[in-house]
Amino acid sequence: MDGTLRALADPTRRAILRLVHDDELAAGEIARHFPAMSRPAVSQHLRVLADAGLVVIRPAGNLRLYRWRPEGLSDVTAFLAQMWSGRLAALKTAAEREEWPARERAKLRGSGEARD
Amino acid sequence: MDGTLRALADPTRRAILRLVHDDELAAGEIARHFPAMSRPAVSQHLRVLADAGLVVIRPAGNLRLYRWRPEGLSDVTAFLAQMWSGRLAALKTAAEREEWPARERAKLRGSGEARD
DNA sequence: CAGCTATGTAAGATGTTGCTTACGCAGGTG
DNA sequence: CACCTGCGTAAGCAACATCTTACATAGCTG
Repeated sequence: MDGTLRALADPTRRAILRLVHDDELAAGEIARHFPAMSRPAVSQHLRVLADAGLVVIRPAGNLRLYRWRPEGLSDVTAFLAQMWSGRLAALKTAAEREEWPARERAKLRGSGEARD
Repeated sequence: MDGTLRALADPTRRAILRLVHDDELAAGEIARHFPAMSRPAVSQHLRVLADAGLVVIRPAGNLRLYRWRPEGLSDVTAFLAQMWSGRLAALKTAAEREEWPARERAKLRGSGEARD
């Protein structure tokens, strides 16, 4: 859980994750997508992703092929689901008990214009 | 996006987020749930959460009440959705073109026992 | 207004991250 | 076997994150 979110917190690692999302790529080929940084740096990012279970490694001859591992995201997905589901429950209870003043509920609804 | 995941990467901040998930709590009351660390430390965590848009602050007299802000998670949710949706698309294309050897597809399915 | 409470901010110590260069090693190729 | 290619690891360094203690500030309360 902790390692997963820490791994995802880095933009380079998210970019790598998108790269190996559809295709299975060799480490060097992945590194070639990041000309701004050295190849060992990318290798270290790949290690973090592998430790977090977000990618799988398949050795193929001289190469090491990386592919996205969907189950690696399961705990983050679970965390989000827990957040959202609990949220609905809280809204329901609050509405039933009418614990909040009306203007508070209105403000809460109003702030949810983006995605609620 | 970046700030959100960085904010979520810390276990203390996730705990805070769960605390203010249902109730609206004052900073001091939140800090009281973390006897192992000082009150300013919690205050700084609250700042990170607020900067990431994951909580909203409502000043009430002498207090500062914190509440979870659901929309703050929207970009993370979008990231996950993009991952999963693209994943389904990739599976579909691969299955149609039969690009992978059968044992590869079996291995992929087999590793998804946790949550797929 | 004096003083108390609740809270944020500043400064600094310490651990952690993310890079670099240099090196080691496995695996294919002549 | 000698050698090249592809990759990971080690060591070192600069930047950043996370604590601490000390201090500043806003708002009640008598």
